Amino acid sequence: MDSRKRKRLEAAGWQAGSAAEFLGLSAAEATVVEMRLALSAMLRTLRARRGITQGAMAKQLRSSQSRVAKMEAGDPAVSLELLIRALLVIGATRRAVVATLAPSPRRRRELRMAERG
Amino acid sequence: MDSRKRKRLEAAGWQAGSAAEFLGLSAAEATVVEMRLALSAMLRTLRARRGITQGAMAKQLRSSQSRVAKMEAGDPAVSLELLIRALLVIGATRRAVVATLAPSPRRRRELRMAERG
DNA sequence: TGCGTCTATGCCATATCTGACATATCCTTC
DNA sequence: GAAGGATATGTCAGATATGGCATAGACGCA
Repeated sequence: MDSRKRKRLEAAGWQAGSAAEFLGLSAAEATVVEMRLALSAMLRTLRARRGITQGAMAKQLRSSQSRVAKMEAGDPAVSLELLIRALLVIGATRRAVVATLAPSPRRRRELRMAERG
Repeated sequence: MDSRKRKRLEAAGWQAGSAAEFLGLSAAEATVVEMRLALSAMLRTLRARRGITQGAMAKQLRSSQSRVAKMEAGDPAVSLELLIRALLVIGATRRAVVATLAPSPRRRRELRMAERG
């Protein structure tokens, strides 16, 4: 299995809530995956709100429809950088992008629980 | 957002000291550069606080001393992703990393001024 | 001064990311 | 269920990022 596909599986596994350790993801890597997924969800939401197609958005970004689809899918073959640039280009504020990167309420709860043991 | 306000915001984006316009950077790209620089500064600060060398840090990251130097230099050849991973690996909290990505107080002031016109 | 340690810079082979294209799948609407 | 638009998936060549290495500079100390 090539490494790209393996990474996609790992991403999917994490998304589904599987244990990061089992998949060999470090805490740092897992956090990056979470961030990627949060950004991609935001991208999809924002595009929907704007009422434009992936193709139209791709044009704004000087990218392609397929890449936009991958961005929204949280594909590991899309960098955080591209996701952030895309969000900013379609009008998200820096503040909103940053807020998206913060741990989700759900995640914050989990961390609190873990701290208490 | 009306177009006058937008233009004022854009104008503020290129205020004093920003080489972005000169270099032909879009607002989105300029923001990404700001983020990269903020992360690299944080990395240097945190490493200093830990009192470890670039070489030691590189080992933790399974990277090389030269790459750590580039990270801390804000070199464009270093991705946001690597910077974020690095910070998390050496012990920065996700919350702290995210806070670093937010506009600086100085930058927030500029944006506020621009909004008022 | 010379020596050791840390950091900066340049280079390279390889790995990963990118836009673009082709094609497949999903959803309406008729 | 055919047609058409939107979205998803696969692939590829070229661009960019990466780790590693070599080496140069910076700084302190004997």
